[in-house]
Amino acid sequence: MVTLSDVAKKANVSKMTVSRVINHPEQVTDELKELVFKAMKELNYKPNVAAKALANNRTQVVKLFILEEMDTTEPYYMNLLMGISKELDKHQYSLQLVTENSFDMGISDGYIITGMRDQDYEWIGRIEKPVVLFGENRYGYDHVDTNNVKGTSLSTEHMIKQGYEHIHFIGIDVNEPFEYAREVGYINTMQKHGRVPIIHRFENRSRYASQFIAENFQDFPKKTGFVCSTDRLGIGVERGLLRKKANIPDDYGVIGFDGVFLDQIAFPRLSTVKQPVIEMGEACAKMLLNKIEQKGAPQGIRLFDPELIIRGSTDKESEALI
Amino acid sequence: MVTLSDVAKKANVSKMTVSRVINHPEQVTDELKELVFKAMKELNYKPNVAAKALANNRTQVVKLFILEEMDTTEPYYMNLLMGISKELDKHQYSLQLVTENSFDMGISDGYIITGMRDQDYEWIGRIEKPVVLFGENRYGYDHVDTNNVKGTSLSTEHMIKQGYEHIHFIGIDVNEPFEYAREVGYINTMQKHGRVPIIHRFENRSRYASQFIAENFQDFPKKTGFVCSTDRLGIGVERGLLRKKANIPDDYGVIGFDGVFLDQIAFPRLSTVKQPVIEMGEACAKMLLNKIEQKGAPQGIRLFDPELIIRGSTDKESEALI
DNA sequence: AATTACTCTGTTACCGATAACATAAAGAAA
DNA sequence: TTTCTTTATGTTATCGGTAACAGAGTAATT
Repeated sequence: MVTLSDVAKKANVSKMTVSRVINHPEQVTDELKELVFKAMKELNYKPNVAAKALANNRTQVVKLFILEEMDTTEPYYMNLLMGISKELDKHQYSLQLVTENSFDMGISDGYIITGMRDQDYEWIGRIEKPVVLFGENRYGYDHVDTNNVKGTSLSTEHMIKQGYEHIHFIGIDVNEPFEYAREVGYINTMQKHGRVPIIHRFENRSRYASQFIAENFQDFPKKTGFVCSTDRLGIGVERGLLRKKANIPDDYGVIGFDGVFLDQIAFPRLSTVKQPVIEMGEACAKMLLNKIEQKGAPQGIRLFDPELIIRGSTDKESEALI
Repeated sequence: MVTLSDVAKKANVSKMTVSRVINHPEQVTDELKELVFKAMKELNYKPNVAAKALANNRTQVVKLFILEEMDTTEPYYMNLLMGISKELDKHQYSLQLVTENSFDMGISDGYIITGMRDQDYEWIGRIEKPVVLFGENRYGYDHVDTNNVKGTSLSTEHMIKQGYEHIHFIGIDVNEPFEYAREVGYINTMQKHGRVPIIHRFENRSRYASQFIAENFQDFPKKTGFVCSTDRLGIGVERGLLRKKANIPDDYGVIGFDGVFLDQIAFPRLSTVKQPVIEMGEACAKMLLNKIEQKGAPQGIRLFDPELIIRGSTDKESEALI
């Protein structure tokens, strides 16, 4: 295995100089840097992460807490993971996944936490290591999220533009900021257009939405659109409509939220507000690594703009294209 | 931070003795072990992973390669990850995720590889570190998989028992051992019952299966069942049938394979052959850690029995229960 | 009783990096 | 020119463990 010393020997400098080239390049003259880089390349030097960690009193490990039940855990998180992992790899960090089953604070340089509920804030506040949340929160923690208000504004505007006369919101029955934000986006847009918002809320399962639509179908005249808080609910609404042999998208429109995997499975293919989950994962990791670097300095909030994806559940043309 | 030395001091022994208690307890007398354990507990000693890794010339990192396109990457993998991660945590290992986007062999103590295709065997053969595959393979690598033959045997038997007279197989159009195994389970069971197997194959997307069913609906008399190679195809078949206003499960039955997430989204809820993916992930990790421990000694094959889950797509009673 | 073998515990050196300090060389100020 | 800074590089000690060797004590063998 190639070590710092090997590189040092080859470049005719001391270990320390090589170390400096890596960590504090500004302290080394350009000539030496040149030499060292050349030696590193020729020997294909890869730093020893364990040694680095030991010397720096670090672990080079980040823990990801997913505080949601497994069967609710949508493919969503897979994308998040890929994003986080991609960024961590770049900085020679690795990952430990923590779920409710295997709950162990363990040891790491920092934490990314997602799916947090109110009751979790208590213990999270006691963590001494840097923490970054994935998802909005009202406690002032650094976090990364989608611009949820903008998301449902986009989808509501789209429904209006598509000519749906009555537009209902199908939301999730939880007390979480992201849900409120999505409702706000809908309500504001409705009011802007002088329309009356109507909100229904269910557990985030397609079945409930489907049932609701089927059972109350008589209350939904033609030209009704449904803005949903998740794709999962969106699929349920589609199914409820199909059960009643409704015509999508001509008479009824459905748009979801998330744009991860489920929208592909739906039929008709679901229009949705797509979150850039992979990039958001990367941003989470970056934010956390910065925070570690800066000894816990606050990093603020990073909101990502979602993207409107138009498909057959709201637009006839789009479905024809497939 | 509590170190070995702290424990040693408290227990009035040398560092080495403490280290031995952890790694080679058989070399230490019971009295001393007692003392050391007590000291460790009192001080709440947590070993320093980096130091351990450095001394052992290890990384305490395992890499997971997912060699499949992201948009095919089903929630499936999330479960696999949880399983792997759970087991790794126990042994103070952490994880690095590698995908086609961020392809870097990097440094680790071993590799878990999934979604491998024929073209990958070449470079995988050149890896010097221990490797364990997730999923059957014909190259003799150690691996963990579901008993696929048994899975489709179960589902085919179930279809027969439910009284479907014609039973078709909807498979994936790939040259992979797992697909063959699933087809074999179906074919054998059909022959055992003196029936003629019929197999159709598509890319693993619900749309294709749906289209096929809708377009060839006239060829499927009542009392036809569809044994599918994945839940994704199963959902497609259901949708095709519903499009034709067919009656599920009375006239037509559908059963999938995998039992991860998608079966919940389907309507009617999809009967399926459930793989114990989380446990399989744990098994993968265990196998790899053993292999690392044993300097690469072969570990063989570990097959998991899948479980038949009966729901509304093949059984009226089950749907009523929800 | 003396020699040998065996068990158990401690000492030393080292894994590969980095921070802190020391020193040499170059430039600025007197 | 001499002295004081400043800058660039090297030396030493250290992070927290573990393997290999050393040594003390006990048991077995003659």
